[in-house]
Amino acid sequence: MSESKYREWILDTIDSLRSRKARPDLERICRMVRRRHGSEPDRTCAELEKLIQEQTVLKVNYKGSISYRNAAKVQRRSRKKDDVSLATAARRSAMEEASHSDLSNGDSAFGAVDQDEEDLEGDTSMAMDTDSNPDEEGAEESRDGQDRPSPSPQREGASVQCAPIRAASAPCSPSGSRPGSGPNCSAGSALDCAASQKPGERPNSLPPSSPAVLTHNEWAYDSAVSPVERQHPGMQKDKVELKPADHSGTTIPSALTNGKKEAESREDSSSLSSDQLVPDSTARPDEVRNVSDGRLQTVSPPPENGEC
DNA sequence: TATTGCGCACTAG
DNA sequence: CTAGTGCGCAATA
Repeated sequence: MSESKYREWILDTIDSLRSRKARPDLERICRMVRRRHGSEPDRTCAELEKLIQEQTVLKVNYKGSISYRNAAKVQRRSRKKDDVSLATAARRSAMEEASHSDLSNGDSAFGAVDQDEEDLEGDTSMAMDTDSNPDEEGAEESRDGQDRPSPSPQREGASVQCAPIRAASAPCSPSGSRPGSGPNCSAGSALDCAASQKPGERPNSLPPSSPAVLTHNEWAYDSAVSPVERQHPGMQKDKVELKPADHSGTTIPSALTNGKKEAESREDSSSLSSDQLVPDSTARPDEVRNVSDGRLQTVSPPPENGEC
């Protein structure tokens, strides 16, 4: 129930910001949601992450900064394919389930959007890399040092993410506009951390070969895929905590990035996000199982008990 | 003060 | 060329 509300709010907020010609970044979104609906930035952040995973909201790197887009509106002009119906169908089911189950409320908005979202979902990945730019590297350099400390917490998935991110909140960032409110700080930090972290990782391990891919990789992929893998706090927790640098610096970039990159390059192009998981699974057999099963439920399974 | 509105430049197609 | 995006400033509550 709350989820649908948040979805609506966030989507609406993004839309508003876009109308204002303001960058729909996490900070603004959280701020506006709180202003208008009184929800905690923290919570908003969590919900937003969730939406990203569901691909209801797209996270993109634009000009070196993170932006959020309404999947229903994003770049349909560049590519609209009918074949999406195929790949879309699968995701669509998931979406509908998620939406309907929660949306008993009757989000008419969603009903309408739902159709569009299908297409976008497939394109989602593309949208990101399209926007991504090499600039980030430059921008990120400054924060690179700071982000490092909070390597893994990034997006443990909507479910757990709150805690980890919060912890990392110390180095807050460039925007640093956090007023100093308790809750605010958490959210702000989270935002910044999330934002800063991704870019930070890239340059480290990844050569300028394909910044776009990387960007998209980290987010689009992480959002969609990683969460699934990482979803298991118990399993990954150890590695993550023990060797954060390792996983971020080596595991992802070397193995996942490369492998996925290629796969996604062609497969993704076809808007087969489902397939994306396959290649990924190769790297992590264990997770494969989860992915396969959970794929449809990607949305729901994440134990986002709403704890955050 | 924070939030909103909008001109303008920029980029991708 | 069009369409989308976001900075930066000014206007507003």
